[in-house]
Amino acid sequence: MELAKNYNPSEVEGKWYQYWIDHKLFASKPDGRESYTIVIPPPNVTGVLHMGHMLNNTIQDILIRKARLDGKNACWVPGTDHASIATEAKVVNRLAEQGIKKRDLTREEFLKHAWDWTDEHGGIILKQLRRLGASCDWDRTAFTMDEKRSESVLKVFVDLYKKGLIYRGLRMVNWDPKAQTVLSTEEVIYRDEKSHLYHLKYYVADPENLTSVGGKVSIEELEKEGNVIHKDAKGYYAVVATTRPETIMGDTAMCVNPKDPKNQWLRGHKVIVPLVNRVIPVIEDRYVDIEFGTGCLKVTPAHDVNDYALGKTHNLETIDIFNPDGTIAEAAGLYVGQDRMEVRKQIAIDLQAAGLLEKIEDYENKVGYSERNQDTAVEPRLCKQWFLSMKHFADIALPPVLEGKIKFYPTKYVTTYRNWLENIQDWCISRQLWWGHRIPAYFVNENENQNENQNENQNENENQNDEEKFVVALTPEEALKKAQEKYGKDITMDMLHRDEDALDTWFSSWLWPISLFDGINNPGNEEIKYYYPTSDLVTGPDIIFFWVARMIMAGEEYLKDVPFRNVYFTGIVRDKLGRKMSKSLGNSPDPLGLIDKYGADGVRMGMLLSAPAGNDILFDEQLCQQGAAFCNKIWNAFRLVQGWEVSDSLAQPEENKKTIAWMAATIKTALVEINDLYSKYRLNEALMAVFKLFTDEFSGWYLEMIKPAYQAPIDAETFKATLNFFEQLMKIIHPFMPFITEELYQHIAERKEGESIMVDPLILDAPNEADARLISQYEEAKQVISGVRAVRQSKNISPREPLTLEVVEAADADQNVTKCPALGAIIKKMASLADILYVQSKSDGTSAFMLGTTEYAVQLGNLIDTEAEIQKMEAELKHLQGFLVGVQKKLSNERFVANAPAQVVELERKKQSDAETKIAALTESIAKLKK
RNA sequence: GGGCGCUUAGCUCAGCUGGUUCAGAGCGUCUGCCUUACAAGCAGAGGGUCGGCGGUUCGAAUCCGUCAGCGCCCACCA
Repeated sequence: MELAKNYNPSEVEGKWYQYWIDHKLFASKPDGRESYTIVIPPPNVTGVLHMGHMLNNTIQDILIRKARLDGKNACWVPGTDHASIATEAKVVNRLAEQGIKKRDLTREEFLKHAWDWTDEHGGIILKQLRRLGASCDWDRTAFTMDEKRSESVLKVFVDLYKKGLIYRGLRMVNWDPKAQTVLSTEEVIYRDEKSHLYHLKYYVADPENLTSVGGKVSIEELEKEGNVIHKDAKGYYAVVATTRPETIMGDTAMCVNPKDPKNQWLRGHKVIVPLVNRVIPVIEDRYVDIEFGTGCLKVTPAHDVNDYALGKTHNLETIDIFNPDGTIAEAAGLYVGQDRMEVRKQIAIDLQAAGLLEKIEDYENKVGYSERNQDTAVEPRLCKQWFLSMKHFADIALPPVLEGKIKFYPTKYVTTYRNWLENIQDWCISRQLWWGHRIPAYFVNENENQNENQNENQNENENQNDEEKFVVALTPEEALKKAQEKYGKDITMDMLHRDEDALDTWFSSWLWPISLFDGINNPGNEEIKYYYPTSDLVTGPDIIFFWVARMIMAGEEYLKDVPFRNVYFTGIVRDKLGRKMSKSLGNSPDPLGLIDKYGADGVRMGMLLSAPAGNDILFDEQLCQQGAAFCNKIWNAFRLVQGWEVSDSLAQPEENKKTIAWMAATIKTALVEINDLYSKYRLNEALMAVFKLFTDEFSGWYLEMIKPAYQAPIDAETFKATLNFFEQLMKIIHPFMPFITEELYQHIAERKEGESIMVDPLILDAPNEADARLISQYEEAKQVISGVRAVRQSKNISPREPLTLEVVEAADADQNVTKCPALGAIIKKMASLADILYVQSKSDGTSAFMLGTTEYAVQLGNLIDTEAEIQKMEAELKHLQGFLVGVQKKLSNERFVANAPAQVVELERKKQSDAETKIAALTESIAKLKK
């Protein structure tokens, strides 16, 4: 069959993917083989493929395909994540476009829209992965909110509540005013932001008493003792520096450090909140930093974590001045209904006008944003939520990683992991969202009129229901039973109301390696026993806390074993200038467009070439081009072999026999190296080794060595061996480039329907000493060939012009490669030599080069430029002499000879004698040329 | 403010517990070839005082200290 001159991926890729699917070659069932399992980091169900996914899934596919070729039962389980907050936000936005507000819908109506959206967009990303060649067991495709996974989540919630590890508590939490839900501490990302430090005047409410404190009689006396007292026409005042002037309506105290000499005069007094005109006490706490600003701190217990703690210690009133959407609440009294960020600007103006603003300084501070919604600042907010207490989980999740039961690649993340676990905070697991797993908790409402929806009254509810009554149960029936046991027989179903909130997305993701094999609902089943622990996890370091750590926790809690053995952390995909890929920069290529352009194999290679293990990858489209070029190279190498006329009657030449032995040794040796690189997850280096094996050793040397003369046939033995090598090489390349390798595998021999390279293991013997000798012999031969070629190049002699090579006989002349008949023939062929002569001293008109201590001279007749030859040799001589001096200096150093290992000293001696030999030869040659 | 990591050819990176002929790879660059598999190719060449300084050692890209620059993570100083 005639093959096209160039490889065309589009004609090949779809065909083989369908073939693999049709023959269920990705499917895995438990059997007697060793299992190799990867669970996919589930992408957002409504997401689309981006470059990060491309990298991540390419790596997973390589590992899975490699395991298959190693004869393991490889299982890659795909699925998607419901991505609670992200998906809900998308649905809310879409509804908003249609003029529908979420609050106008019932929970059921909203969920209907969300499911519609999911059905419409869900799984697109998984379809896209197929283009990449991802060999997932698609029959196992799961969704974090499908029936089995949901059931698992609820069971775990009930179980952990029963164990006392889940509790409900009133805490200062992070509130996202846009999504209107709480977030976990991990979901808040802090950014440096240029802002302002507003210096506000808090007038002393009782100025007449100032001098009475501590028996001091005058302001002067106070100042003498170090007090810094501010006064203007309106009276005495303290200065408070704040970045958030809009929160003054919630101030319930001012705080100074009792040790602060500047502010002694304020102790025991009261001050007036500017604009608000509320009188608040001055409290004292060592927490306040004397050096910061004026040392006076405004205390707003409802809106700052530290202030909340102060409020608790000092029994302060808490005034919540924000509505859930970030607008100012009734309780503030001022600016009601306006957005807090607007108020910040306005209040500065108003304070200024009222003479209450001393100054505004530029200031840089950290502001927290929602990880999912990076344009809205997160607010600290006091509310009642569900928490998972983490101490226990940290205790069980730390040892496996520290003890190496789970290995991280790169290892540096072990430190990150440990630091986090050692300073862990409880995990806020409830979210004020509908899209997600609804919390299986039931509140007992004794008065019917309690509202169903979360709304602005929530704050009041929270403050009231300190003694809320609830039970946790899988079903309403169970809940009723529990409620009756706990709160009395007269409780009825009507009085039970299920918690409106949903669980954090990660509360389902952390079960993923277990729930995929139904290990929660159906403990000890065949699949969980076979596939768990999974082998490798491939993910980004950004979710080490969100996901990796928590999976380890869940694994240890529910299966008393790790969820995976190795974690490979990929880097972030950046553009070639090192910038993060983003829509706004427009530097993120469309993955499918790339595949159209370069083929999946080309793109996979391009991704990997730029991805040193553990580093960020600087993606350059040009590398995909390189990948595509490699495919073309493979394709054409096959075209060459396939086009040969094979002769059964032709005897196999000795040199082919030897070259075949060398190629076999080379492949075996390379495979050892490649396997080693795989085991260290240095996949880009493995690919590079594969690339060089095929391009240099096989195509550049082997094929050229055995290639028959133009239109001459090849002997059957050599042909067969070559096809065999080709097949081996296809298997070695296959994990990286699945499509082209399958295509050629099918061409190499007649295959039965359903046969595939994917499942045809490659197992080779380890290379032995004879292999190593063969390889070094060929290395030497290659150097001779290259040496001759270099001479040609420098003299502008055509590659085909036959030349004669002289080998200057040295002491070990018998060992010279050219004397081996087979290698001699190969060198002649590859270097286009007419003859190889052995001489005692080289003849006139030659250009020489040295390999080791042997001198090779190419006869050039009158093409020789004696002057240039002399110059070249003298340069080398000078270099050698310098080198010799260095070695001699080393050897004459007694301490070196005495202290260095014998081996090393021996080596130096060899260097010395070799250098001396070479110098002698060169000197002689130069002398001869000069004559 | 703590912690971790990085700095080696024009670019991206290897170089393990210090010593295998003055440091390697891929890409890029330069030169020569449309050689009958591939110009998406072949052959050849050039290119680095291993961030600076100091130390340990017979010997340092490799170990220690220090300085500088870059990056990441964590942390409630308003």
